[in-house]
Amino acid sequence: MPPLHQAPRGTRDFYPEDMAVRRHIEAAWRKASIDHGFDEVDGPTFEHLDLYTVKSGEGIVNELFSFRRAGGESTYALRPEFTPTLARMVAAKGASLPVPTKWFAIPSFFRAERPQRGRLREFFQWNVDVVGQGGAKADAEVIAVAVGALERLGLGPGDVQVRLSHRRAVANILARLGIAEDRLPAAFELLDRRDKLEPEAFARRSGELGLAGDTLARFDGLVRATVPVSESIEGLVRAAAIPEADVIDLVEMRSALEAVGIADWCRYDLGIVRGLAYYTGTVFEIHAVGAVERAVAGGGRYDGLIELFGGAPTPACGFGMGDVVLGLLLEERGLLGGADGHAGLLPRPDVFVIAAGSEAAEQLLLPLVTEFRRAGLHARHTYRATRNVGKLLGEASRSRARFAVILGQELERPEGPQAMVKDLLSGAQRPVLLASVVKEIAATA
RNA sequence: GAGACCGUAGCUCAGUAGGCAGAGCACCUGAUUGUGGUUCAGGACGUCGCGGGUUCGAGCCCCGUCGGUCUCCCCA
Repeated sequence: MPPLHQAPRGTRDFYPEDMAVRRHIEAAWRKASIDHGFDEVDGPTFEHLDLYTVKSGEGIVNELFSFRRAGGESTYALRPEFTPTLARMVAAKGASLPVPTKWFAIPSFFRAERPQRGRLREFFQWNVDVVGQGGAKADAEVIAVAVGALERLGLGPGDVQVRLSHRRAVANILARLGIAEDRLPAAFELLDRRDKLEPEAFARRSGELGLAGDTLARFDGLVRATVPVSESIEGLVRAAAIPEADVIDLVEMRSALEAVGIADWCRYDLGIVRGLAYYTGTVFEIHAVGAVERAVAGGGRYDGLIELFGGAPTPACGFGMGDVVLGLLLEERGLLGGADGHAGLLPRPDVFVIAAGSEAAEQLLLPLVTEFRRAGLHARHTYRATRNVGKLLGEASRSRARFAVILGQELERPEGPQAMVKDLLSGAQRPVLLASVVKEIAATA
């Protein structure tokens, strides 16, 4: 026998129950997107390699699966993210797109990283973007879609939290504290690593940026404090002697978030900056409350990016949410199926048809199943030939079907052939004329 | 890319000093000639991740390799 093959490192096989989980998550993403007025798009699974070096530089190449066709000239890469494709698609359509353009996608992505918890080499990620529209309302709209999907999956403000900040507000504060403009990127990077650094290391690196003494204390206090959006961010910055005007963008976000009813999911957190250089305004991450897990989602405003890919200057805002971390969170909270486990997410048959032994019953089995299917019902049947109705009903029960239809003795009734219809929830059963079984079950199921 | 731990039945795992590879659950059959998750009896189930080495003998020790988990790097 040839040896068994293994799936490549960091990839997953989706057996039926895994697939049911994946579809469950995707369905929530898709439903939330569509309800919020977004249209679904997709692009190729691989792109020209240089599409990815435009934004991220040559360093990105090590993180990609790239390849060249045998004998070919072009180098391609499996897509590691959607934004370059989106920017390319937007730039290609130019001014013919509506304003705003609201798109979402649920593609698979590939990254040549070492897999670890919450992080694989192939994964699915929901991307939602509003293109062509600036302002706090668009930012809040994008966050509301993310929250809508999480809510649909059974999570609440007690489970997950949107941590919200704003690049411009943080830049204003940093400038106010005396950080030179050319040091801003380094300051953002330091902020992003805040939680990973020891306090001493954080203080030392802050010092390298020109912060010391009282200024450092103000900086430290600001980036470590978080405030519910419903409370006063103005108070927080005033306490650090920062003019309220510096954080006007965050103040505007409050009313936008309140208007779409998700303010109670959100906290201001000035330590959230996102590592990426291209964010220009609102930035946010969604985290499980009290978990050390990596972010469930992250995104923000990137007004310069479409232009970077050759389009007209276009404001845009979006986020990505991966299936891996989200799946871990839902699993941990018991939100992936009830008592049946993941099997609870599989489609339930409307009817399970069994033939109890006789030749006549077996002859009728497939035609009846076919009739059920033509009526639009999810019908399954036994493949076994036995008179043991107990076994067959056990099979019907394990299939989680709503009804069992037994073809057997009742076919011989003088008033005409009948089937026994059993309600598998209540256990009640009654004979029904064979000719009207499909109609009756279709009316109930 | 660097380091640590792990890999035994479909699943969860035990396996002592190197000496016949085990348990529970799940599965199949029967008790039960037509009534479902219970009970009882029986049954099937293994390249011990893979390859090599040491040994009279390896699930166990050694080397390598593949995969998983975790930390670092990175995180679009």
